[in-house]
Amino acid sequence: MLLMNVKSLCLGILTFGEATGYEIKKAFETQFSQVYDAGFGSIYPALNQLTTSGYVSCRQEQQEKRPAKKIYSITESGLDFFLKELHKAPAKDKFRSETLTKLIFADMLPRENISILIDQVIDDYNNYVVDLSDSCCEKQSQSEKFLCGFGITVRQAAIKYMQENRHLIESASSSSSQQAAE
Amino acid sequence: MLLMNVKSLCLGILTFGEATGYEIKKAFETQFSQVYDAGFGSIYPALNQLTTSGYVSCRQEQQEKRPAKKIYSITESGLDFFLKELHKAPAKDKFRSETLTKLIFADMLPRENISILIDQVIDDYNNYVVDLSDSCCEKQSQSEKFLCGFGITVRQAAIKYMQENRHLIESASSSSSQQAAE
DNA sequence: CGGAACATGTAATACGTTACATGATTAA
DNA sequence: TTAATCATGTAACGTATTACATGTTCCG
Repeated sequence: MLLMNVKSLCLGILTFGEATGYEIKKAFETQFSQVYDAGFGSIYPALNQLTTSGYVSCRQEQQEKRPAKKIYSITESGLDFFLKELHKAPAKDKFRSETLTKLIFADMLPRENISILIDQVIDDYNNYVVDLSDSCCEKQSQSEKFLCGFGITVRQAAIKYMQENRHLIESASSSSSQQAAE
Repeated sequence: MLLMNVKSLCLGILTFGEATGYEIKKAFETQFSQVYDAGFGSIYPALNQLTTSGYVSCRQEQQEKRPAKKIYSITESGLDFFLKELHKAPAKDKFRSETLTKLIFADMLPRENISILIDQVIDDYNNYVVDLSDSCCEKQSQSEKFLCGFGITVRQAAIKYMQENRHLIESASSSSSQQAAE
């Protein structure tokens, strides 16, 4: 099992303290948003499997007019397992960009389309930087601040590069593609 | 279907000209290495499915003492499909780093371990930059150069950030974790 | 003689997404 | 009244990875 999957990360989140599936989802949306995102459809099954493996234990708390809360805690063997994962050599970093992938085929797209595409990525990145900058201040741990700063820095560099080099692909796109595109 | 999957990308590669599965694999390793990687176990089934869908056609070339080459070409309907994919709004960019993910749990790792981890990512990034810089010169199309430069710039920014900020997490890691880790 | 490159494929497995299903509470 | 938040889950599907299976040629 890799570190970067729902199960391991649920376990990791539980090292910070007990939590429900719902709360774990929120952790994915905040602390872990930069490196992972998981939906309920991944989290709940993961927690069930972790329970079966004995890596987490589950205590139920009845609530009126709501489904009972299932509060999960990491067990000793769960912590053990997680630490072993943490000591394994990490896989290489991967950057996946659909936009950049599309731009490889820039010759097949009309000029205008390319410009819109680039405008949008820049915009996305800008928004991302703004969001991170806001949340960064609230972060308590050093490692979270480090991660936050990383995300900001890298995206700012990406924005700058795109602004300075977009002409390379914006000028090159041929008009002959429009017939095929339409 | 998304743009960023084996099938669409095989189709995309075939817009550059006919190719065998083996050659497509090489295209993934070179031109597309930054944005995707696919093994034979993904490519061959993909090509079969694309053939069934009528998006590619296949011509066989007998060879002595080797399995017959299957040379694939994109069909009209395949090109049509690909262009439609190309015109869809792209998904948001994702950056996945196991190392950064691990570093969120820096408090649970011994100081030394963290330093090694950071040294290794920086090293990986440096190697990546070197490889890209070499291959960049050979690139013919503008869009490939753009992508290449992007990869270099972003990684250089990442390296710089890590060098300047690693102390944030290197100093914070507690020694109390060592007992649990061992 | 060993390893890389050429050449294709299948089967089992792992992993995650999406849609579906249910239903109360609270704030705008 | 409408959307968001709280709260859990299943089933179907899409997608990719890994290991297995086979065999030749060429270079060092």
